[in-house]
Amino acid sequence: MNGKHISKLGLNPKAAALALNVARRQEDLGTSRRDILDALSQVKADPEAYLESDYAELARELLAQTCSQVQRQAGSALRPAPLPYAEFGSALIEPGARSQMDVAMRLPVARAGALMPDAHVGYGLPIGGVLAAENAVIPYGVGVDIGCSMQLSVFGTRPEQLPTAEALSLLRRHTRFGAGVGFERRERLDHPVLDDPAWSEQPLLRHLHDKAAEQIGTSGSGNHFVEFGTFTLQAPEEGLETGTYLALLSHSGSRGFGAQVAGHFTKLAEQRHAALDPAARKLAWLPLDSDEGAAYWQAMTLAGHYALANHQQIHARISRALNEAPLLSVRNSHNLAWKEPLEDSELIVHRKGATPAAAGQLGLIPGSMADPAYLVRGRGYAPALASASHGAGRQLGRNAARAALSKTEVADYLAQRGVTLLGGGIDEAPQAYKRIEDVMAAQSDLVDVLGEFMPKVVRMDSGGQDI
DNA sequence: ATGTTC
Repeated sequence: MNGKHISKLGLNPKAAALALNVARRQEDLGTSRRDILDALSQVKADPEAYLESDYAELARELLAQTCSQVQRQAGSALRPAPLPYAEFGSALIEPGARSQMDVAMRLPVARAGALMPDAHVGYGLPIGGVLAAENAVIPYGVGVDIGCSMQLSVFGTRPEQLPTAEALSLLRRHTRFGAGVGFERRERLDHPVLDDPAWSEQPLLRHLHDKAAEQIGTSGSGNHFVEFGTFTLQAPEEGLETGTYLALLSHSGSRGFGAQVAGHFTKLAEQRHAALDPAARKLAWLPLDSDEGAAYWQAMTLAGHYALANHQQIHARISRALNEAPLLSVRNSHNLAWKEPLEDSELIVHRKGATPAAAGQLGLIPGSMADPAYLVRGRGYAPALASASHGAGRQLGRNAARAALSKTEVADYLAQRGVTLLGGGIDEAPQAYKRIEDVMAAQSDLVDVLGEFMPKVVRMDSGGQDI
């Protein structure tokens, strides 16, 4: 009797090992191979009937496995109806995003949620979705670009002191864009985040360290940008006088590193939740007190720090080239999960395309390549789980935008607003986004607007179609 | 979002 005979029974490794043990014992006692295999099949079919037999050990294990499977299945069952949640700017929110949020609020681990006015359909949790879960972290509740974030630097110079040609040249020389793109070896800058001990604590992170070192200080494709613009304060704020300033605004994330972390743990979560309702497959979670959940949390946290370091380098390069230190620097992550005290316990608050907006917290909400971005201060509005939108939100999908908009229309829009664009596809056209003014009006309980940034010279990835 | 998805 050997493993080959046993493997035909279709047992998992632990049960198969027990089956092999008992089979060998029976063989030694003179039972025929055929009788042993018949007995094993019957034990598998009805373990309860064999709890007092020679096959008891295997029967107990099979029974335990069945129970934990049933338990897992029960633990994965969706609630019959979604928990209630608030949405802001209902007229701006497409039904698909609401349906996705409804599914998220049916998860057994869900405790609270909210939908921001820039909401649109994404994988799993909608973009603009906020979800508080108990002892569970959902990789697709954070999203693919873990730690995607904004940073603003306000300089003491007046905007007209930087001519457009010079701004373009600075962006060309000191920023890099696109999938797979890193800095040339001799141009790379070091950063303490690359020495974080976490890199050596998981094989996946060890493997991704070199890529992260190559790509730090760069921006990706899609909606990532670095832009010079005019920052206006109507009243003194954060140590700055009323007035108009030259400023730099960036939108970037954790690049290939974060994307690979997201992919790895999303797959793992889906495998752990084979019994999950297909409607919620992309919302598969990892228990925070499991090894996998803890590993995701560590990797996610590192990707969040890395993304902020990324912005820091973008701004440091430009700041150095301008020979000017910023008067004010503000940044925030908008794709991440946080541990926050809520409903008398600590919950895992996922913000996927949502700006943290605790009372007093500063944040940045961009409109589009040719619309204003806003410096905001959170109001800690509880029904919104102390969050706000992370931008205007798409009103046209990428394909719809490419089909509906012409290069001329986009060029006209930019010309009217005096915006110069380097790179940027039709799918990122201002007309593909909701009106940021409408989105801001829908979240006046969530944030106060402190200042307005108007883009002037914008760099994005070229994508397939340059305007 | 990412360099091409076991």
